[in-house]
Amino acid sequence: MQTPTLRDVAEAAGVHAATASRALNPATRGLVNVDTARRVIKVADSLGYRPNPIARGLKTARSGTVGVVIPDLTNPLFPPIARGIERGLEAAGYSALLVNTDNDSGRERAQVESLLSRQVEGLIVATALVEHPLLEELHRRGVPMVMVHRRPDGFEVPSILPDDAAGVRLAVEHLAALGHRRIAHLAGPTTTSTGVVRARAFHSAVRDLGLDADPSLTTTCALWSEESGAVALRRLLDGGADLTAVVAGNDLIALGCYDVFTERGIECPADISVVGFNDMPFLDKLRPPLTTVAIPHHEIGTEAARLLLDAIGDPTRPSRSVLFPLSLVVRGSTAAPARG
Amino acid sequence: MQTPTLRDVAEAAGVHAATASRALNPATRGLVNVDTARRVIKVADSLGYRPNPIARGLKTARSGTVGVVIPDLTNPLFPPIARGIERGLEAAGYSALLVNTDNDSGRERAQVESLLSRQVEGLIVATALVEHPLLEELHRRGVPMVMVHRRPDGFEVPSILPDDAAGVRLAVEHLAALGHRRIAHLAGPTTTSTGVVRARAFHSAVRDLGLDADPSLTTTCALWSEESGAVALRRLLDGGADLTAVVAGNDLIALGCYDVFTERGIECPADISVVGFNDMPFLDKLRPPLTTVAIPHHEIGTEAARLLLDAIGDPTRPSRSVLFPLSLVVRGSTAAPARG
DNA sequence: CCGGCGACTGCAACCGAGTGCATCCCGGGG
DNA sequence: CCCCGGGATGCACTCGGTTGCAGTCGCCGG
Repeated sequence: MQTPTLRDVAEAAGVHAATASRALNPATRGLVNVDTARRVIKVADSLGYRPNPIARGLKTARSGTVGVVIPDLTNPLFPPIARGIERGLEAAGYSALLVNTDNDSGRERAQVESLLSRQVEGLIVATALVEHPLLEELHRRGVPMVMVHRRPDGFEVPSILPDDAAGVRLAVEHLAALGHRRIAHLAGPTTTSTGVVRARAFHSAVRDLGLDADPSLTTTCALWSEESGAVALRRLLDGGADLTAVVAGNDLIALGCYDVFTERGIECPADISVVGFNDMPFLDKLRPPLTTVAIPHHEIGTEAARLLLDAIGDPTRPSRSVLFPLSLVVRGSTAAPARG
Repeated sequence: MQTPTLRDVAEAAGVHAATASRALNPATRGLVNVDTARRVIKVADSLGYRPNPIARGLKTARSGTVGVVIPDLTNPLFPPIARGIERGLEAAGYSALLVNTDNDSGRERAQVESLLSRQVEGLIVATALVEHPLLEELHRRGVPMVMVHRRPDGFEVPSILPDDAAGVRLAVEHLAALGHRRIAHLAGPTTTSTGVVRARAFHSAVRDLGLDADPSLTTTCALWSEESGAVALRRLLDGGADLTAVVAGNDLIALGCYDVFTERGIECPADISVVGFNDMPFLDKLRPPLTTVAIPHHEIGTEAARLLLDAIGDPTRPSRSVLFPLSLVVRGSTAAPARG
């Protein structure tokens, strides 16, 4: 026999399907006699009964799934978040439907439609793109959602993001403690909120700590990539910038610095120290291992799941956002400057 | 109004719901008058009608989703496969439900049950674990499935896996062409099929090319990890093995070699060349960049999707397995040996 | 002894789409 | 002129569970 249905259970227990349904559902179990309920439950799992979520969903308009929209699963940032989300959902019996958008807004729209038509009850969106339109529309349609790593502007959505500003400050403080005074910043693209926030945090940290706040020590990368990082550092160096340390917008940009170091025979950390951001995997395998700011991706994921479940449970609940503390992972790419 | 239903469309088009259903479904469209069909279709998309897959699934027992079982999404091997799978599915209108098992067979069982209860039509299993029982049971239950990166023994399931033997041969040939004759192999654990296959391939390649087939040049790692790799290489070196190159069971093991090189002041590639396996991300950032065998993960994913769709379409079709050709990515960790 | 209340349980109508079968209508052939 | 055939469409039931409502029964108080 195929998987038994509710009616099979009911029949085997000698009750009506409706009663069996109520007995099996903890929320309605109170409506049926304790003994009957017990009997039904026993029969149910002796038969190996598993309720069919499809059928249940048809009536209740609930599917037990949420959609997770990710720009690029191969970006090492996202898998830990995805796992965190799964973990956060599973306790509530929900599961996650993951989709990739490849940062293409057409694909994103299509994927989201597909999720919605599959009756996901909510969305966790981890996009870096600055495209409001789709998100805003979904928000208006009343689709419960949570944003990860990005706060939408213009409308209220619960979001959960790393405390980038505090992270940058940790990096700068670390370098300052080592004795660095002329610290450069290779900022991420200004088209991303992260890039802007980190750059701003860098400047105020430098100012607060009384370090040399020389505008010629800052430049912006066109992309979050190694090439852009290398280009940016070359630009600084060729401009004659006098620096002993670099705070990179993220790890990839820091990796670009490594390329320039090799190119020009610069020793790291002896000549220049570098701090990255994100703590990608395998950073400890580099020569030298990269000091970086670690983001608790997994926790961010579980928290996102929690927020979404809350929003699904009570759509009127005011949107609440969470800022996650970061930590500095000190490795071999930072040391005291060689010269004063 | 919420998303329109089939009945809304039917009413708006002035026909019965059944007719609308037939008109909208390409397979049954021939049963209805061409003009009626056209009209229904026009009304449907002017209303923005999207069939509800839940309802459809209830009747047809088809959900348009397949389950993808992955041991660990944070292992960089899997995300590209997952993307490939999604790509392969989307053309057919299917989507993927991803789950992590964390290599825990209890979790795996629970996750698979959850997938099954969500009416997935098939499973793509990318597990390294050697636990037949669950898989065999599913196979008996007639659940369509495809295995990735592993061939089950004992029963017939379509599987799709990289041609490890050919990959190892490429590596050995590359080293031989550079002039190496005493090549070591740090094999992966013998508990994994991959470990065994690669080791066997290594030996036959060495023999076929007439290189020094010294058994003291081979050893086995306890795990697929850097630590195990380092331990293994130390064992070889301490045993006085005379070698000029290493073929590592995978990239992590190769990374372990790097640690030993630093430890003992060995220059790579001047003193010893190393070849990895898998082409993990960011290998090109290492010092020196690691030469490795690349696996076309994405293609493997799309192919897995295709096989599964085939199996779903025709469950009686004999199981067919695919071996994927690999390629060698030559970087800086291999060079001609310093001495003969 | 009867009315009534409350605890259980059964009935039946859904949810939204798919589908076997009956029906209807129209044209053509006998 | 009638009947037959077949294309087009509608009816009604089904998938598996949920749920409002109604009915049953036992028990208590008046």
